[in-house]
Amino acid sequence: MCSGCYSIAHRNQALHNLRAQYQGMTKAAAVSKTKKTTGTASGRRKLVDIRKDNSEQILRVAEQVFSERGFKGTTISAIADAAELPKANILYYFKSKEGLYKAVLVDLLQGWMHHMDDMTADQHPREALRNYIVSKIRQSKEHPNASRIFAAEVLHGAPFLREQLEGPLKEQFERTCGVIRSWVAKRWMDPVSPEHLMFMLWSSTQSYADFEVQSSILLSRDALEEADYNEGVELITRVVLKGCGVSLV
Amino acid sequence: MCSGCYSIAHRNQALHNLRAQYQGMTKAAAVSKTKKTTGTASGRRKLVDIRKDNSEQILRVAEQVFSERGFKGTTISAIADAAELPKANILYYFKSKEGLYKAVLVDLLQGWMHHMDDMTADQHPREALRNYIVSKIRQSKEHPNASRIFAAEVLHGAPFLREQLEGPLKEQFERTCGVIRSWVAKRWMDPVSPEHLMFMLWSSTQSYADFEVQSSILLSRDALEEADYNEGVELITRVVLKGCGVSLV
DNA sequence: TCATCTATTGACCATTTGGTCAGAAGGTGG
DNA sequence: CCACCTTCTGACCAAATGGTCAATAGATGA
Repeated sequence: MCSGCYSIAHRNQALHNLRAQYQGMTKAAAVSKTKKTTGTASGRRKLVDIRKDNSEQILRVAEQVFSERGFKGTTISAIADAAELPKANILYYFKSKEGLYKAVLVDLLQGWMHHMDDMTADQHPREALRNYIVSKIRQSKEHPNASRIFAAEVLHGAPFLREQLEGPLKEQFERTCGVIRSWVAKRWMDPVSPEHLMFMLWSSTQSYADFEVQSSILLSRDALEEADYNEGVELITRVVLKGCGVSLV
Repeated sequence: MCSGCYSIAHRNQALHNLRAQYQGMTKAAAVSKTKKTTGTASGRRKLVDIRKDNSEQILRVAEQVFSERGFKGTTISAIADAAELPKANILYYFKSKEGLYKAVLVDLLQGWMHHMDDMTADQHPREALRNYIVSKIRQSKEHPNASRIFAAEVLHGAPFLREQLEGPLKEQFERTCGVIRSWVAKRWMDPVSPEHLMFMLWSSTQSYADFEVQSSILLSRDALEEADYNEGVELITRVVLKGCGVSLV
């Protein structure tokens, strides 16, 4: 299984280049940005730092606002206000609203696909599935906005993400399905459909981010709490492992 | 368990009244609309029919457009074009874009909550859960747009649906959790968290509507096919029943 | 038929919003 | 210190859009 082409480092580089194309930056800046110059200068700030800091600040704020209001519902002014920068400055760093949105998408897709390759054929599904569920729920808890933007994007036909889904994600998906199939072949689990099992894992774990509002209302909370996520992990792990006939030794 | 107040008939009436308040209609029309006058007159169309037909036409089209583009992304013009009516006419029937959206929401919430009360304490979870999963997946297949609008609404904090979630849905949810708890008490299934089991059922079945684009790409299809939904039912039913320790006799 | 109510619609408007631009301010390297 | 980048920003603008309105056409019921 050639997974070399999908090493984190390699993927990061690809995503970085992709992102650069959505940002408005000079060639010099595009180059210097790859240097890891994270100095928090106090007096005279370096141009390199200014660009880095502001870009990241804008991306952070944009993720928040996009997740709350969706692409169309988000105004550049809203992002500008939240980032405490003038609107024109946002458009100086990112050529357009669409460019900013795509940059946010590319950033978060990285996190979204991150844990799938942790499942390998040599692991026992007991640990592999458990770890995957834990990772996904943790991500729902710690990066709910990323999950929500992703969900909204897919919900509306993935106009900006189609390519990514058809390429990298699909390949990773098929690799992971292969892993599951190998577990089945080894009689480590029942012969279930790997594809639909993945759908079930994704949806049930992501719902703790995407539908948090609904869940917390139904559980009579202001927001989901640590214990709720743990119960989610517990329930999903139990049902999936036992339901797939994975020995719980 | 007093479920009388939640009979379909009663709930329909409540939803009908709620919907009337979002529409622009005269008192006379509001009354006459309750009469079931579905005549497809050929010569001189009755006012009652005109209003009914146009309202329903607009709601149907609006559901489609809202699901594709979201609330903010939808323009009244787009709905007007799709419904082949002038924009001003849409606003004659529904006072505002928000009013139309709420009317669509109220309509679809009905379908969304519909099947939960089919699970009762006297049934065995084997049949009850299986039927519920079948119903939910069928709904994902036959009314994907309703599901997507609902998902997008919750995703963005349920600004228009909060009340409905806190009221009717929550009560129904708690009733259903009670049913599951009674199954556990009878040793018909393992002691799992009813709340989180419901979350799992909802998310895994709804994903066949909400994430259809993603699923179909990953399955190398243009769109999900009959067989895919069936495999989904099969996988979810199997995993949930076995995973909850429900005897499959 | 006629007075009255309802339905239809083109023209219009105020606001919002994504995006541009010129010029000022600040950093860089020699 | 200077010539040259890069960054910053207020002022603008054109297009899109939700919503209004007055006038016309059609339906109703006595």
